[in-house]
Amino acid sequence: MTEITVSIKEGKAGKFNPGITVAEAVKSLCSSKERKRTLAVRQGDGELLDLAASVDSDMEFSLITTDSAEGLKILRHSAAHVMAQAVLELFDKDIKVAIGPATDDGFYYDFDRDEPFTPDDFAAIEERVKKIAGANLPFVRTTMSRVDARQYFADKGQKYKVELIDDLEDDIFSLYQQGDFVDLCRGPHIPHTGFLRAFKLLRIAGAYWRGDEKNAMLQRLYGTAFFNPRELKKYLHQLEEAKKRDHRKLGRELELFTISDQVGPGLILWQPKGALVRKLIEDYWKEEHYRHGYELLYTPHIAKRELWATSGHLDFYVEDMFSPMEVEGVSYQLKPMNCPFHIAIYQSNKRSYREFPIRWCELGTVYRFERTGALQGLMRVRGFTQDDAHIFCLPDQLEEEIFNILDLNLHILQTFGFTEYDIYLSTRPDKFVGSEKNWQRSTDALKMALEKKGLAFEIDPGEGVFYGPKIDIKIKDVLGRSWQCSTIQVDFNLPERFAISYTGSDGAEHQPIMIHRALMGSMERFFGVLIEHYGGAFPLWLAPAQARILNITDSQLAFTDKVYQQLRQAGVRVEKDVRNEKLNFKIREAQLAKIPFMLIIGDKEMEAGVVTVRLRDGKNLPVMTIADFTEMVKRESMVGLEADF
RNA sequence: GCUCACGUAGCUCAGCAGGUAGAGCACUUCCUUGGUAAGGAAGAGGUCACCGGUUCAAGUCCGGUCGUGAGCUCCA
Repeated sequence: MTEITVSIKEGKAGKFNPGITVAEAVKSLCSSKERKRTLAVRQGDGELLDLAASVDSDMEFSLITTDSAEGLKILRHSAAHVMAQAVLELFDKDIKVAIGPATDDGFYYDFDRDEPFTPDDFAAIEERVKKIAGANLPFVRTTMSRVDARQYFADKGQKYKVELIDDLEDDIFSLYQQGDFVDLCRGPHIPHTGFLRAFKLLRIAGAYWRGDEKNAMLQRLYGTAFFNPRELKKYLHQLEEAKKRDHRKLGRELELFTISDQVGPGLILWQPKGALVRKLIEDYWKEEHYRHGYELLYTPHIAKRELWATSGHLDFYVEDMFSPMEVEGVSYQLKPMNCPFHIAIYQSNKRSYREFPIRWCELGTVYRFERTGALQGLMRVRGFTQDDAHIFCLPDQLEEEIFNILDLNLHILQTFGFTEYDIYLSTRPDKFVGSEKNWQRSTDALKMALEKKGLAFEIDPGEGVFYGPKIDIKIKDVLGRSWQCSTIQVDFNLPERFAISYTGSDGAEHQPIMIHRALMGSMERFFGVLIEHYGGAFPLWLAPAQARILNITDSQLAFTDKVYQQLRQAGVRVEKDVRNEKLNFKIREAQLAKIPFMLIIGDKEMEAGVVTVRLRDGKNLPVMTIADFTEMVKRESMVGLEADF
């Protein structure tokens, strides 16, 4: 028998007899510490192997260990299997199982069972999972031919598995078994269930089989797993922290916005404090756009239905639009987008190539009929204000304009403290308008601009809008959750439909290219993200109240009022709390309101004509005069400055 | 829209073998004028989301509607 060489990337190599298992090779080549942490290996060509796999020819591999992201994913995938085993054992071994993959922060498994799972079942399932984990059951891999595998699952009544097999191209299928539970699965898996030392069922939800709403609704159980209980605890703690930052909770507590049943779902009422923050954001936004060569527009909320027919919205977007209304026998409809209005303004004059690029922006409020189940706080609403803009340009200006947009986009996002993004370039969908040549040209322009800007991005095939390709930027908040706000879309549909043109240098009429873009996305969603990002403690430049004056007793009332007036005059956003309450109580309330500065005024301050400044983290600044305080607020509330207060 | 859960004072929640509602905070009034995260007392506030059914009797059981949440689908 010829020996084979097995080597570990960046490690030792050795000669073995063919048929040796990965586990044996690892045992021989690695320290016992390494061996204990190893779950699976990655072959030179990228394929993953279980420890139990046999090695028949020369191979180089790298270890996948419990401290890697990949290792965690394997654990969670295995946890899904264990959970399925537990569910079948506990309830009914004939429950049909669908799929059970790992996700970014855990895993799920979909079940088809007539009776609904209830949260009360969680404890029992968790206990059974623990029991299975404690039994150290090995994950055993076997393979079957297509025919055998199909027959095997058909015999067990597992119709979803049969469907999966029918849809896959493979000739050989692998099955994994632990205990009595057998699942169709590519693997790899943890060597045995004992690795599953920290497991938690998180929630239950419905999910369509294969994500298609025409299919059966299955019951999806979500859970998460870690290699040790400490990490699980940390994760659960993070979930708690995220809950505390929930914009719906903070929005209520800080009186930023409210949603009223009698007004309607998905319609946002901005309370004074939220409205003030919005105003600050909008002022900043307008200034930046002015600086970057944009002109501001205002357009109405409704338009004749005919306009939406011309624009194509009635063909492609009706389901997202509110129903039409009759006005003097003419049908009007609420706008779901601003673009047709901007085009109408374009058409108000004859245009020349010399005007290009035309950059028009608008904080335009649109209404979209979102399905009830999709609504969520500020993140998903039915009426929202987009920070919209449309750029009309020449074909050879396209790339530069996109580059400029990206530039402005990142600049604005950075101002709010967002420095990490996930960027996607979405290409032509199945249903599309325009020529393939145009699609190709604009997709290339988007790509070039991204590359020139040095931005890493992923291609999202087929996810473009029907009228053109787009760039989506998802921002990550402090907790690492991502939210889609920015979108940049090239459009050759609308210029065509409205037959807009410009006179070129050749004296002939040509069609301009149009770019749609929103940077913050919508004021509502962006505000929601901001609230969660800052945990409600807005930086000084955005804080609805920058300071609150707290007097100690009534004897300082006159002085307090004088300070209040003086600061207001100087443009400091200040409020006063002169209620007959103890200082402790007032401080507590100001702190909970997350106000950056508390100005404490007692007899000492009154006599010296100064204020004591307390920060929202509990620290005190040195006593200062009103003028000094004003000066400090001005200095520290520069746009985009995240002060340390 | 679909699945599951939930819907009690402005807010957070308790109530339950079905007998016609309770706490804390907030609010109002009074006492207290107190230096760095809750001083005290009294009062007011609810057709228990809405509609219908079962029952001698429903916040409590059943059905429907509306709304909210977690997801699915979809998206700024």
